[in-house]
Amino acid sequence: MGAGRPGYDEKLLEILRAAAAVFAEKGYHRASIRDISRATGISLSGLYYYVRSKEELLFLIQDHCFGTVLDNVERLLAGETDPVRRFRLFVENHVRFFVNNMREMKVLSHEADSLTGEYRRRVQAKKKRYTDLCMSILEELRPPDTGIDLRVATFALFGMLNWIYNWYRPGRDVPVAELADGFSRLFLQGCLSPASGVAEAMPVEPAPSIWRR
Amino acid sequence: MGAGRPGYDEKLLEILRAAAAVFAEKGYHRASIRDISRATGISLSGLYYYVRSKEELLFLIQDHCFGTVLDNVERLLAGETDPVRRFRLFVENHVRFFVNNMREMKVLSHEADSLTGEYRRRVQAKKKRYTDLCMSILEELRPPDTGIDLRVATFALFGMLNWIYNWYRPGRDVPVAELADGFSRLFLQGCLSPASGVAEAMPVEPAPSIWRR
Amino acid sequence: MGAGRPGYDEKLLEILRAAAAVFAEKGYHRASIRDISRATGISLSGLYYYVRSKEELLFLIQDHCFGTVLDNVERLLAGETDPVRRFRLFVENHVRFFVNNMREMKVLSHEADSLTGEYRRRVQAKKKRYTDLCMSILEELRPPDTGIDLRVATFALFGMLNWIYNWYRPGRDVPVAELADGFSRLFLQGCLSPASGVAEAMPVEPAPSIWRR
Amino acid sequence: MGAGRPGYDEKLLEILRAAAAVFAEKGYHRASIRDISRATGISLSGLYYYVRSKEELLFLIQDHCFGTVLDNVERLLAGETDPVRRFRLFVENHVRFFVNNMREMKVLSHEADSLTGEYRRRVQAKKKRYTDLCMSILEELRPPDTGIDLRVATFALFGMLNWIYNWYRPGRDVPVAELADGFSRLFLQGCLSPASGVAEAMPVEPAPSIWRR
DNA sequence: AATGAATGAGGGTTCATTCAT
DNA sequence: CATGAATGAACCCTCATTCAT
Repeated sequence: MGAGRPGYDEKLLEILRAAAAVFAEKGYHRASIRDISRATGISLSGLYYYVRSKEELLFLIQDHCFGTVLDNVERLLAGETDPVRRFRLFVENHVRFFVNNMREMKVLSHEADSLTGEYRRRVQAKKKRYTDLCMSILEELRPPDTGIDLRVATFALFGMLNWIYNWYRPGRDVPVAELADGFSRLFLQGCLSPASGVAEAMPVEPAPSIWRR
Repeated sequence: MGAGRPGYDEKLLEILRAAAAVFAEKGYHRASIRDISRATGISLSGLYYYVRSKEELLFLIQDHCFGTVLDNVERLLAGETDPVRRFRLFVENHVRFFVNNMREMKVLSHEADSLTGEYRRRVQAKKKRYTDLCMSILEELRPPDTGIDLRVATFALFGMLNWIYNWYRPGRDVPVAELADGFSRLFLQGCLSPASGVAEAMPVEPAPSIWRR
Repeated sequence: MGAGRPGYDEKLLEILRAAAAVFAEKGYHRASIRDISRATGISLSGLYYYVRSKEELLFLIQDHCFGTVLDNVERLLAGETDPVRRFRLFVENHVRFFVNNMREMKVLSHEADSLTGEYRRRVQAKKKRYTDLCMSILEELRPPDTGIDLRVATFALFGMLNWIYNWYRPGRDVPVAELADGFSRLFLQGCLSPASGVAEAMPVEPAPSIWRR
Repeated sequence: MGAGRPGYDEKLLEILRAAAAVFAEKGYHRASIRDISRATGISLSGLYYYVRSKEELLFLIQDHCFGTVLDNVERLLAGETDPVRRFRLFVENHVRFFVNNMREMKVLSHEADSLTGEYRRRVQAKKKRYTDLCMSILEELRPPDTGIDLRVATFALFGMLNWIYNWYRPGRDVPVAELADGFSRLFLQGCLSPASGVAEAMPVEPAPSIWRR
């Protein structure tokens, strides 16, 4: 409560922030607790006062990220009923958080499988809630005759959005607003435009293993 | 090509295949050379006859994957000049390889940053060639007034395509042809349809850090 | 002795009791001060108000145990001069304390070597006093011609008595009185009976190392 | 088979021997793998080529010890049917092994509870076989009217025998043959002599907790 | 062409202990 | 009196890699 010394929670948040940066930089498994000790200035064993294990560190980051994104999108969508506007809000919330917290979001996307047991279950529950929300928005949106599978459309959208950390460089690429705008228009037009003859099917060959001789 | 005993190259390919499976399963850093030794039946030290280091193993996999995909797409596009058909061929080649070699492609997508030095440079060169090819196809395709940034569009497409390994389950989801078709139509219509008023901009708020209190 | 709040000494005794239980359960070295903190409900650092170190904790337990047993046996033997009765009293005191304080006595027997320096010296001094007392009792008792070495007899007795914690389960095995009685008779008859021819020596072979091939 | 370089098994035995010495000296939990590395001259990680874990090291020692003692006593008793001679052989085998392998036997006695899971189960199985054998020998031996409980007698014997490592110093104490002889006579006479009036019961007081004030 | 044996470096984690408050 | 926060040292163990054979 005091403005002065940081409390337990503030210190934990600081650790999580630093850990997220380290995990984003080197990947969860390559990162060592010693790296995080260095990044925070807290001694190796001191970290264990705040956190039970390295895995809990990852869990807390992922849980906090998903929690924030979920809370925010649910607050944003609260009064809105127009499907298109709901879609726009969803995309913009996602993109904004991604760009403003790229390191954390990279950890979220990249280390989805690095958790185990109860930790994994809890994060996946939040992830499912988020995915279901997205799918329900798309469902209201979609005209019945587009011929694009809902699941395919949903994950196409997530793919677009989550790939950001692989290429987007703030300052050099288009600003966030434009990015969200671009994604939204691309996806909306892609789903809502009448199917043009321009995209008729082409023969798909067998596609052998990469390792064939 | 050899008749009787498998030659050096065949054995190497076998190792790469097994290693790709192990890397896909556990991730590059968590996987140990011992895991690969177990998976191949070759002794720990025996592997070093075929491969200089664990990193070279990853390099060979990524290089081989990119090489194959690149070779194939270049062969496919060889005679084709129609922009839309070129686009379709590109997407279909990518999707087919992804679905038919999901483990390897996961390693390709997921462990992009795990290589260092010369290895990294060589893989990134191939990756750039592939990205440039895709961008040039999109450039021919794009009508000038869509208002979607080319780089954004390109990576939106790659995001859609590369995210596959995170959700697609062969047998349970739509078949490959339909998948490629869905992606193509979504993207083409998204880029080529006249900008509808449906997607006008919305105010984007500042989006604070995930860690704010 | 104080009425209301428990005093320093009472709290210390409580700590020692809890610590003895923990040490008996997990062994001195495997037990952690945190275990004792948990067992007492006193905070980790709070324990250090009562005790200088983990080793002092062990020392206090051992010293208190030996002190009590010694005091008691000396009080019991005070007026008694008959050798056999003195022996019986010694054994019964020992057995009773063992069975009624098995956890503590296990720590006493098992962690004899875990103390160092001054702590060790002080406990060993008490142990020697106790051993000497036992030996002197046996000496008065022993008929000169039995042919059993006094030191051997003494430690045979201690072995019998101290091994209790390895097998005795109160409630399931014979009651304490019977236990003490059994030990006493076994040992007394063993020492005092005229040597029967029944136990003539047998050839003892060299007995090589366990590890020979 | 070759006389020259030591094979895998010989090296393992050497490690076990050294580890037994270290465990006997410092106790299992206080001993570190580094201590064993130092004692053997094998690098820390090198030890893990021979042994899966520190616990396996303890298991192998205990299993080997019990195995050897069991094998030997069973071979010794093979042709013998006279109860008294069987008893003598049992005691002598036990004592001889104890004195000739004091370090190992101390580990056997002292670290009985340090194993867990399957390791523990397997050692306890051998221990039970050994205890049962002893008990069956005593049963044949015991005259029906002595009034000493069989279980008490058995563990009194084991106590005497297993306590050796706490006091016996080869060279300074009586030689092994005499030691075994002393134990045998003490126990045999103790069990077989007619109950003398000398050891009539005495009142056993309640014996409060060590910690009472 | 292949392996058994070995190692240095580093991994995550626990520990007894301290000290300002 | 009692504690929350912090630490250095040590723990067991795994790793990629080497080298004589």
